Amino acid sequence: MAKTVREPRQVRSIEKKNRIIRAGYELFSDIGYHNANTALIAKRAGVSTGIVYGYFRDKKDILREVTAIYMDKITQPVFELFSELTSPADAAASIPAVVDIVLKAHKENSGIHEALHSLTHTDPDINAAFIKLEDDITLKIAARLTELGVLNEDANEKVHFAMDILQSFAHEYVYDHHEYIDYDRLKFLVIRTLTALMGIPHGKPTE
Amino acid sequence: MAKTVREPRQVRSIEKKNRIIRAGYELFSDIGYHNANTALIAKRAGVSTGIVYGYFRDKKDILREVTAIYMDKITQPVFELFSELTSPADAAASIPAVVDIVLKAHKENSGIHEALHSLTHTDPDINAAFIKLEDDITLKIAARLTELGVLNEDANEKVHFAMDILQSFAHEYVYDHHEYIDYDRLKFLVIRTLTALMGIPHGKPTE
Amino acid sequence: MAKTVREPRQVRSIEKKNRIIRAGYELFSDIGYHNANTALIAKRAGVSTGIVYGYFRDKKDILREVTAIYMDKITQPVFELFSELTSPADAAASIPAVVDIVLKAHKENSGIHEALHSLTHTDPDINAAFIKLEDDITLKIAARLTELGVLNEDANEKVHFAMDILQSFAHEYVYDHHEYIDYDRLKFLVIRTLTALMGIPHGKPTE
Amino acid sequence: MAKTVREPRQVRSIEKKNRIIRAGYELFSDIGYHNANTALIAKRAGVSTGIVYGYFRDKKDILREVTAIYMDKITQPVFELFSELTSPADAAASIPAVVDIVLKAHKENSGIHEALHSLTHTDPDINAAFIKLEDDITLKIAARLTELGVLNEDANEKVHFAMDILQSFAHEYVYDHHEYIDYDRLKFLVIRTLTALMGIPHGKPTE
DNA sequence: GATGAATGAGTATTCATTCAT
DNA sequence: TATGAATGAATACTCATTCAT
Repeated sequence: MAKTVREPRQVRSIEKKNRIIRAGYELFSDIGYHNANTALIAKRAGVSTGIVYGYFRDKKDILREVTAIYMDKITQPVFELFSELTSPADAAASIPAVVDIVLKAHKENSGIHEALHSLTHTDPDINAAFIKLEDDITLKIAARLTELGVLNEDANEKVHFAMDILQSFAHEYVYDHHEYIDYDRLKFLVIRTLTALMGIPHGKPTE
Repeated sequence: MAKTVREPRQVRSIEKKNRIIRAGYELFSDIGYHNANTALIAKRAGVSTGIVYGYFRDKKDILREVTAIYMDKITQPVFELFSELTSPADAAASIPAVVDIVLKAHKENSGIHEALHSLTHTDPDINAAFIKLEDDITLKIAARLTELGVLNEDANEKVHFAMDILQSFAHEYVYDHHEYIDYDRLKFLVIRTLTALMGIPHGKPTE
Repeated sequence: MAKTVREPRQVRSIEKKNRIIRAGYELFSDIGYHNANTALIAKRAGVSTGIVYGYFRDKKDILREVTAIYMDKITQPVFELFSELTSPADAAASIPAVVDIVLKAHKENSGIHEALHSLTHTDPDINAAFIKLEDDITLKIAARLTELGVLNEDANEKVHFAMDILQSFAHEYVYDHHEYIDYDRLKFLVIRTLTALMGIPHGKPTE
Repeated sequence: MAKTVREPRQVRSIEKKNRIIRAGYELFSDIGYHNANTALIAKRAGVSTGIVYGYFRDKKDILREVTAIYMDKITQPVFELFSELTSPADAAASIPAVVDIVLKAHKENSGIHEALHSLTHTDPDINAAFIKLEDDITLKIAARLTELGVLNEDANEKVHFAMDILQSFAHEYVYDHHEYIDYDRLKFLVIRTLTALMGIPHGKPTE
């Protein structure tokens, strides 16, 4: 007898499933995946512990859905901004805005980001989700910037690299705090670097 | 009634303590800290479970020593390279070598790196160790490059940023694999960017 | 994240909680608190080890409830008898009955008494419970006997002393067995002494 | 191969064995039998953990010797006092002194007394030792008082009862502290009661 | 005799998952 | 569908005792 997980069609059921996902999101954010036990999730969602297994195969299944939501929250604002660009000049001018958007997204989702990121090593699913996230962002934006004529060579590599830089900076900005760093200066360097990156021509470093 | 942990002085004892650390290192690398239980560590080290607590206060204590070793493995080769530089030209020319060194260190310690990094969120000690690691690297290298006349302004910010870029790239290179990325091209971009970063003058991006 | 302990409202749950308490009572009686492990308690109660922690915070919590029950078993019959007294003559005549009641209570609860008593030294909670037990008995009975006009001076001291004597005798009677002692004679001495004690006037021994 | 426990004949060995016993005595007094582990005992005695098992079969064996010493400390002063009595008047007058001696012995050995007493339930050996202690005291003193003409009937019962009363009072005095008790008054009652006890004639309480 | 490192059985507690109602 | 009581496997740590040196 294969275990059956209800696919809720009733409105009330869908609402209940969402409550569980939201509870998971909040708890994972606050105390991390391992410290958030299913009883706690059910309680916060206002449902019984048993019914959780009516909507989700197991605890990891909740994590999967939470991850999907997180991924959306992160990508949407960036995609939105890029879809509004209409010229190469626009693109160049928008870099500071992109930096701010990414920074904001990190600040608002720092808890869940950390929780998910820390599972990357032990959980192949989560790892795959993060890789897919990067794929989506990179390919979409690279295509858009190529379309706009901003990039013509190494577009994927440049966008991917830019994304790495931004993530790294955002992480630094939100979590770590080194006293000897002037974060405004660092932000300036990031913007300069990203700007330059978009214009680096093809060639070997020794050239 | 303070718990006493043997500080091994005998050669055989030191050897045994090291076996336990090595077993911890390997297990944490392979399956992560949480999945590696003390019985497993003892078994892999070829000792009894009891004696583990003769050398370590608790499981976390093993982690601490493993972390220390990891930190050393990561920093030593970089410090070595920088201590050998004698001129600004040297420094510029050494960037590809630095990239290779960091890449190599990541490749060789990928498992433990991930295991430790994933504890950063939940474990303040490990988090502090990572922050300290970054502090050490940044300040030492920034001082060295200032001394050599390579950098004169925003030295800490530039070096810290460069370090972030390198880590990010190494991580990408070792763990993720995006089919659409040409990693040689990406490496070229990284080197170019680092080279440029060392020469960015003070100023605002809007200037 | 306060640990939650079910407060059972369902009849079946209450019954189950009581089964666990009873199992604890019996096991502590038979083999003492330290030798009675939670698995054994669960097994004797016919439940899983896990559910024990659904009803009790920890092992000590079971002990607490067992102690409370023991205290009740000991005090109730004594209080009952004293509440039925109506005259000083009644009180004097009831002394043999009191002795028999205390003896009976000790016989029936000898195991748990010893188990609990042996924890008095190392466990402040249990110690406090025993002290409170003595307080309750002494103060209530002293008040009653004063009210009846049996005692008018040093009431607390006399009652407390009487209680000590009775406990001591009951202990002797139940646990120890010295061949050279005629326990009927000893019982006679105890009764005589208690009777006299109730009539000792104020004064110094040298008077 | 029967396990061999060395019976030390050398002066140095005897001295070492005594150091272990003393260490056990102190530790059992301070933190109780169960909290005093063999490593701690060896450390305090200034010997290795291994050699402890050269002189004692097991941990309980140390306890046995510690108990013997305790028994001596308790009985000696009482025996001494009684051996000095020469007349019935002497005996009557000495009651306050006996009370003080017992009180003093309890005060000075309260730690070990509690530690040993709490083992009475779970450890038959200790229990037997306590019973034997009572036997010795009762029989010796009863014989002496009969010899002196102080007691002629129910001597064993009377002395045993007196001993119980004294122990009970000493325990009360040293460990418990009830605010509502005037301990000087209680002491007076004890002395009065003991004095009376020595003179109670044979008979039934109903007579 | 003496050392102290090594052994390994023993135990309270948690929590994802199931199931009787 | 829903409940929440029940399950039981899993795990860090202690300590009396042994044994190689």
